[in-house]
Amino acid sequence: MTNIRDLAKMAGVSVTTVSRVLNNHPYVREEKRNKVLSAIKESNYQPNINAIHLSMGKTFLIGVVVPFIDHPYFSLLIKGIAIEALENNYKLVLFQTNYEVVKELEALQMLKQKQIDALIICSRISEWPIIEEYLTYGRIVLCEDTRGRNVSSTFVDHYQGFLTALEYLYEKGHRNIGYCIYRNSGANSKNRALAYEHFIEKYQLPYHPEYIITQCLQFEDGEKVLDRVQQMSNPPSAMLVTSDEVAAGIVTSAQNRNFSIPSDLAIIGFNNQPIAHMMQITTIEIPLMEIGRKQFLQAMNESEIAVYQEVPVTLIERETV
Amino acid sequence: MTNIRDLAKMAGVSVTTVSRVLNNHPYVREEKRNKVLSAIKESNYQPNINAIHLSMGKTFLIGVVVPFIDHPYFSLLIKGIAIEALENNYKLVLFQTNYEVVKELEALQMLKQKQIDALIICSRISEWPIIEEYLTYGRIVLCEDTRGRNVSSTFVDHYQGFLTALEYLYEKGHRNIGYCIYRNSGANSKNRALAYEHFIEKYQLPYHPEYIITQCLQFEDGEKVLDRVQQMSNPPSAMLVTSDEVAAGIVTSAQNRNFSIPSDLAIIGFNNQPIAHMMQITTIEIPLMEIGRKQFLQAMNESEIAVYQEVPVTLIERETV
DNA sequence: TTGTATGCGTTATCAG
DNA sequence: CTGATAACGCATACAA
Repeated sequence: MTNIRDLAKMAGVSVTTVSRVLNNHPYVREEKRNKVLSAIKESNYQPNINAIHLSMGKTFLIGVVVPFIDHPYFSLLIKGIAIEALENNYKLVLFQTNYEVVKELEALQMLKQKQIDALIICSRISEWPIIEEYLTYGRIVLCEDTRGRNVSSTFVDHYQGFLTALEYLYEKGHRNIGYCIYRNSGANSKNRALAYEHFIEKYQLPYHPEYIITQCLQFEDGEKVLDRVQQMSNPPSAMLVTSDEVAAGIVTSAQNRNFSIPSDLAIIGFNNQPIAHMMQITTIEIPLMEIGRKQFLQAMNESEIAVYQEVPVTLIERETV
Repeated sequence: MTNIRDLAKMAGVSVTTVSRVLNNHPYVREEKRNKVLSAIKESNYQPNINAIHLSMGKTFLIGVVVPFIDHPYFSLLIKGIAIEALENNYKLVLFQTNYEVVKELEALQMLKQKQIDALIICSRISEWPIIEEYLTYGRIVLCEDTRGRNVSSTFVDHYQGFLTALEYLYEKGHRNIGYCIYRNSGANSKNRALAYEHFIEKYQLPYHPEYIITQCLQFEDGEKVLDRVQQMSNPPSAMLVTSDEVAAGIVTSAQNRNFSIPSDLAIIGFNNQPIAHMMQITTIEIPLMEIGRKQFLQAMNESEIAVYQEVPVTLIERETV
């Protein structure tokens, strides 16, 4: 493999000059530039990435932390990040945490060791002090509202999203509304819970703790939800379901057991995944790919001050309400 | 950041010795080894990956080519690869091709430029001569039967898988059997087509070209399939559906239009994804995560001779036949 | 506008 | 067993 030293010899210039034309720096006489250019062509030169990385002190690697790589929600996010990364000559390092803190720490550790230039955490588990400690080692981008903290983020206004959905259901006459979610400890989940509380308070509705069902992540969890609902003596008439996957599972399960959606139970999904369109599930659209792209761009941003990007959500009316 | 030179000074030894203990090389007096070890602890030393990469001439990066990052089939494969990669200190570079040859060439190009150490192509588009040309630059691992060629692969016996499914349907009395698939140009698709032909020949069944429906990839494509089937004057009584996603779409669509599965149309899906379990879809199980892991291990294998790993498939009887 | 010299942090060679 | 020292390939401060 030829290197810049070889090129320099071939073109009769110094390595510096070669480096300059390679990186489009100014101050190179056109004539020499051309000589270098043709030497590059002739030799089929390929720069050595590792050398560049060492010299620049950067890895051009970006870490991406997700709980589950193969969940549609996160794979869409990853897709957005990957597209933007490739365009910017960055590569991805995928971390799947299964929501185990240690796994997230491994990623953080890699940031500290400069094994990655930045870290995108799509669903945070660690406490804030931990995140802030590692912030000194490199950029971290989150997927939740971080305003007030010096961490960039692209996030959805989950409070507003939830409220929109709840109000919509209220308008449609629903008074017993529940929701299912994966975990209730995350920042986004807390915003949703808050919206739910405020909503209940606003309309003076009774609070049924059993209306909140956790651990709902995948299609097959829909069945579990329906089990629970059917066992209740006073079941909700409507539910927000924080993933279209789960919503689809509920709809499917319902069909299997002659339970009618929306008359027995109205449903609003989240994300507007293809499956929601297909099954005519009313949903709150979240532009995941776009969020992924934005997150990557934020991770690249060299500036010291954090940037907060809020992306809007939209209610898409279909047939499950 | 302290480096090995600093460590050397702290421990009162040479950098070579430090390097030796760092890499567990023999021939280091226990006493010196301990000194180095404690220097490492004391300084919170973290090796510089870029320097290691440059020095070793390796990137510890592995490319993964998939047509669609967010398709369950490929995201499961990716998951398997990612898990094994992380365990071996390798990072992933994801390439999404959308089945465009240029995109695959970009990945191949990165192999040539030594920007990645190896490349796993989960669904090949380029012709063999191209692949073989790039093989000289680094290891390439495929996901199709490559026996007879000097390329490692982990693959499913799609011929047998298809045949198993077809024979099962035949036993159940079906004589008009079709199938849907994404593209018919891939190596795996060709094996499936071959099995189909042999099956038809064996039982002297009529060949209906319209029974073969292509471009079926996602959940929502199930609807299209059903449209087509319902428009046929002489529709098939059963179909193989090469992705549980699509099969699920068909089942869902069928429910929407009072079309009965399996009495109007029997269905066998592929992969045994969670959705198949949930919707009680009879399917051919393909252990995707395991395939991903095996692929990674093959990509690591330094040996010159190719390794071929065939993974078995299993028919899982459920309720769509 | 150009070139020299140095640094980046390791690993590997080879002489002791 | 140990340690100089030379790669590895590139970027860049500084000098000219």
